[in-house]
Amino acid sequence: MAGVSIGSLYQYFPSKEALVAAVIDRHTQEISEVTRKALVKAAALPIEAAAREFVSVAIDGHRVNPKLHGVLAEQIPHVGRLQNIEALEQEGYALVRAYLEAHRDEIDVADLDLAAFVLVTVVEALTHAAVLRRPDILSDEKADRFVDDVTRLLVRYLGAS
Amino acid sequence: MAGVSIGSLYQYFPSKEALVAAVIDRHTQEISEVTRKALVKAAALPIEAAAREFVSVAIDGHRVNPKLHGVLAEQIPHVGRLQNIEALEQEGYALVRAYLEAHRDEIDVADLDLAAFVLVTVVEALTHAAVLRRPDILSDEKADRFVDDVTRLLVRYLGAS
DNA sequence: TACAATTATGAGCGATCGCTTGTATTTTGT
DNA sequence: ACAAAATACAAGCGATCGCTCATAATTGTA
Repeated sequence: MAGVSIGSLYQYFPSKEALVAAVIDRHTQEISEVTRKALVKAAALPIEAAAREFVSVAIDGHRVNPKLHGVLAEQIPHVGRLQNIEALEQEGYALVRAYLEAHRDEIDVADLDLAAFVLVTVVEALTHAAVLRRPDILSDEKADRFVDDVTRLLVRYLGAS
Repeated sequence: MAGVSIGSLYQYFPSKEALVAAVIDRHTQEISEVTRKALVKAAALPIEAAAREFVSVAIDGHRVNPKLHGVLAEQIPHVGRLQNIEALEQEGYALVRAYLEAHRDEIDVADLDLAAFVLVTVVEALTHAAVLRRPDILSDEKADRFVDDVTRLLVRYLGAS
């Protein structure tokens, strides 16, 4: 009926959960590809440029497949925080943490762990909400303003204003 | 078995959805009670104090019933963004927007709508994540630092540094 | 073409879902 | 004390769920 029959599906995936996991894996990997290079590149940039790159890449990541991303963001907690997502998250977290350490003397925050948490959470939440709930904010004529705003938010938070 | 039987349940609620809606309504109202006074009070405060109040009240709101809040945050998208939640969100958004307008001359952001979106999204995301996923950040000895950090984030973002 | 191996199919299985309904129990009114 | 009204209860209904398996269609080999 819808391209493949139930039976065929279960020849390739042992369970529905496995199927969903595979979909998530693919999506995660697509995001990884878009993301990783940019983040590594950002690691070598000064704070303002790195922040901007971080924001841009987060937007791009969320734009890979917004509809699927939205559905997954709803469903994943039920599946139980899939390992690959967790891993991607941890990787991003570690990169940010490492960046902060490398720029310790230019940064004015007391607790780098807390700062990493704040940065990752803020950028993820803002880009996620913008892409999925306020697409107007990312329209061609407004997107730059959004990136500018969030970049400034990050830079000033780090005390590098 | 669990306090009330299925039959009794369906004497008071026409459907499961209605039951869930009632639970959400109660939770929303509890948060409203905790929140509204503080937000109105914050409206009369200078930026730094208002920001701090905003952050504190967001934490308190998320602490009302963290476990329930977590479950609801997962389930609500499916129920279809219940009206009361939507209303509470809009109210918070409007309050922030009004505050920003009232303090227009002390604030250095280009777009007040965008700023309101950023502020609400950031505080909601940070407190939500902190309460539900990083409770260590809100331990007695660390909570103040978190509030300080986020307050500073908001204040600096608004250009009132 | 004939046969074997592989892959696709969907009717239908048991389990679980939201929900109804007949009965048992409690509360109320007299 | 008794009947009537209101409330509590859980067995079980149909519908749907994830999934299996006997069969059909396709592909590979000779």
